[in-house]
Amino acid sequence: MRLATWNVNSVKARLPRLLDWLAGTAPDVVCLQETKCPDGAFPATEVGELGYTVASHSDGRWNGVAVLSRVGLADVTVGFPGEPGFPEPEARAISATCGGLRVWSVYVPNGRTPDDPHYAYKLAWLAALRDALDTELANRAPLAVCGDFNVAPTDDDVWDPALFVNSTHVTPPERAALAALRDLGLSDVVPTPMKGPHPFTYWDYRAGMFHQNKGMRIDLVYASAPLARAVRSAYVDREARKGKGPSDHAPIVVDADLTPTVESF
DNA sequence: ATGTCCAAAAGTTTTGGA
Repeated sequence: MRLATWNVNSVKARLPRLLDWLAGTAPDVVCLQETKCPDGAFPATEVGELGYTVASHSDGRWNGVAVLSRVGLADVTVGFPGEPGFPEPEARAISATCGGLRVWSVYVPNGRTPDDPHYAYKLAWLAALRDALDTELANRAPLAVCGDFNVAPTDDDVWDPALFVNSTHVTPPERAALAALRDLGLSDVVPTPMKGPHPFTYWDYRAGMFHQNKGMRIDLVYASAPLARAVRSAYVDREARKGKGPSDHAPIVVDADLTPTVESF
């Protein structure tokens, strides 16, 4: 099983690159975030030609998440029980069962600044996600929660921690919210960087940040125990951040040998 | 230059969000 997650920053703007990347990387299951396409506008035909079935959740101009699978796509759930809104629930979570793996694609609210109402929304959203996953994990199936969490788990996950004092993405409450997810039994599948010591997944478009490797690790794969035991390797595909017209995020690719672990449960 | 990119409103430019 090859599982991937990628914040594409508009699936429409990224479509040529997405199709090339799917053909070259050949993931079995892909979680996408920030698809930014209106309901019904997901390019399902184009990805379908590469063998993928799509489940997408959209609310128009912003947000938007999707799951692509070529190993089956069943029991699709849009959002989750108790999901907070701003003020209405947004298109930030979708889950599906793909080839025996339960997969969640999540796009956690940004938070903007710690004194902004969006920050309280972010924390409430993460707390509600924790509760929903607690219920879902009770069935002990292999599960992956993939996406843009908009939180850097440690100071090593930002290029210069000193610059992030009083900023979102690194505050203790945000990191505690991630720890609460791990306390459910989810493991952080830390990918290998292709270059440098830090597996950054996001680099701002501005000021040559990618070129200088001034990035952040805010895209995460959280794996339940049966999946974590099956993981063989994981990497950040920084090649996908290069060249003309990239997303500001790079994909994470995880290879797992799921079958024996599934049978052990 | 708070530096870029995206989508949408109303357009050949501005705005909000990240």
